[in-house]
Amino acid sequence: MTADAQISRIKPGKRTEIRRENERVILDAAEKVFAEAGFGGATMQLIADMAGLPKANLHYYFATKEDLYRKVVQQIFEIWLDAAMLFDDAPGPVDGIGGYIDAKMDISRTHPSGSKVWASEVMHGAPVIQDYLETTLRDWTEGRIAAIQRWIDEGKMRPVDPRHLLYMLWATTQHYADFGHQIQTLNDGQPLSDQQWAAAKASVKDLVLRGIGAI
Amino acid sequence: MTADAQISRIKPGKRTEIRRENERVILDAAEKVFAEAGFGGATMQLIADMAGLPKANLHYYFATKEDLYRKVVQQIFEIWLDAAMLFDDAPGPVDGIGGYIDAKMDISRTHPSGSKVWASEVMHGAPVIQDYLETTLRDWTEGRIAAIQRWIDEGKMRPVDPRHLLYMLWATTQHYADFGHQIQTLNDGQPLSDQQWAAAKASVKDLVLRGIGAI
DNA sequence: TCATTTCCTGACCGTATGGTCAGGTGCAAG
DNA sequence: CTTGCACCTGACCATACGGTCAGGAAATGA
Repeated sequence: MTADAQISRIKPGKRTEIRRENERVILDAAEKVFAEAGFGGATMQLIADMAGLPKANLHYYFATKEDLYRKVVQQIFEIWLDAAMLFDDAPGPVDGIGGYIDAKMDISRTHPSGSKVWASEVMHGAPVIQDYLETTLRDWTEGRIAAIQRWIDEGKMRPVDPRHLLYMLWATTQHYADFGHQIQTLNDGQPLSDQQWAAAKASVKDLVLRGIGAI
Repeated sequence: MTADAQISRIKPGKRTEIRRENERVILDAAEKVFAEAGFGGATMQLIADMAGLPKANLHYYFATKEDLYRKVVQQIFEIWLDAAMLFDDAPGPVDGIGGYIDAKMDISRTHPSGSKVWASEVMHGAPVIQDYLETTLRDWTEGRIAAIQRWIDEGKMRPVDPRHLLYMLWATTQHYADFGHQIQTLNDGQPLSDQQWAAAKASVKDLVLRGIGAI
C-alpha cells in the first residue's frame, strides 16, 4: 500500500461522498417500500421513485433486489443489537429491563419501517438472516437469560422463565411499531402524541416490572 | 321463490358439496401461501399447486387474487372475534383475561398462518380490512376497555391503562405465532413441545396477571 | 334419454417486473 | 489538455404473473 493510497483513503473526495450519500438514500427508500409493500410487493421502480433516482442507478449500487433487501435487514439488525447494550451494565432488573424497554420503545417510534421489515423477514421464515438468528441472536439471548437468572438468584425479582420474559419484551415493544397502523386507527386515526408515547412506555414498564416483582 | 328452490337449498347435493370442499381447500392453501410469501410474493400458481388444483380452477371459485386474499383475512378475523367471547361472561380479570390469554395462545398454535396474514395485512396499512378496524374492532376494544375499567373500579386489579393492557395481550400472544420461526430457532430448531407450550401459556398468564395485580 | 347447469382446464394474452447494456457525462490525476 | 475511471441512464429484453376463454366433462332434473 502506497502513501498516495492512504492519503486518498483518509481524505474522502467527492467520489466517495456521492457513493455514500446515494447508498444511504437508496437504503432509506428501500426500507420504507419493503415495510409498506413487503419484499414481493416492493418494486425497484417504486424504490427508485422514492429515492428520486432512475431505476438503472439502483442496479449500479446494488446488484439485485435481494442484495438491496439483505442490506436493509442487516442495517436493522445492527440497530437492534445496539439497543441491547442497555441490558449489560445494569445492576438490577429495574435499570436493566426498564432501560431496555425504553430503548426498544424509542426504536419502535423512530424506526417503525425497520421493525416491520424485520418482522416480515422472520414471519417468512428468515430466508435472509437465518444465520444471524442461529449465531448472534442466539448468543445474545443466552447471555441475557443468564443475566436475568442471576437477578432471580440474587432475589431482585420473582423467579419467572427468563426466555418467555424476553419474548414478552420483544413482542410488546415491537408491537407499537409493527401494529402501529392498528393502534393509530384505534386512536381515532391519529398517531400517538408525545404524551401518549410516554404513557405507553410507562404502562409497558409498569406492567412488566410489576409482573416480575421488581417493583 | 319456489318450493323447488327451497328444497334444493335444504338438501345439499353433490354440487354444493364439491363447491364447499374446493373453496375450503383453496382457502386453506391460500392462507399458508399468503403467510409464507406475503400477498405480493404469493402467486396463484403456488396456491393452486398447494391446493392440488389447476390454476384456472381457482379463478372459477375466486374471481381475483385480491378476492381470495380478502376471504382469507375475513376468515381469520372471525376466529379472532370468536376467541374474544371469553372476555364477556367472566366475573373478574383472573377468569376474563386469563381465559382470553389461553384462547389466544391456543389460536397462535393452531392457526399460525392466519395470525401471520393478519399481521402482514395490518403492517401494510390494512388496505383490505381498514373498515373492520374502524367498526368491529374499535367497538370490541371499547367494550373490553369498559369491562377492564369496571374490574379496576371494583378493586379486582390495579389501576392500569386498559388500552395498553389490551395491546400487551395481543402482542404477547400473537408473538408466538408471528415470530414462531424465531422462537423455534432459539429452541434448537425444534417446534415447542406440548410441555413448552404449556409453560409459555403459564408464563404469559403469570406475568400479566401479576402485572395487573390480579393475583 | 335429453336438456341444462355446474364444474373443470389447457392454452393463451397483455402487462409489469427484475435485470442488462451500450453509450454517455463529468471529475480528477498526470 | 489528455487520459482514465467512477458515475449515470434511456432503451431494451426475457420472464413470470394475473387473468381470460373456448370447449369439454360431469352431474342433475324432467
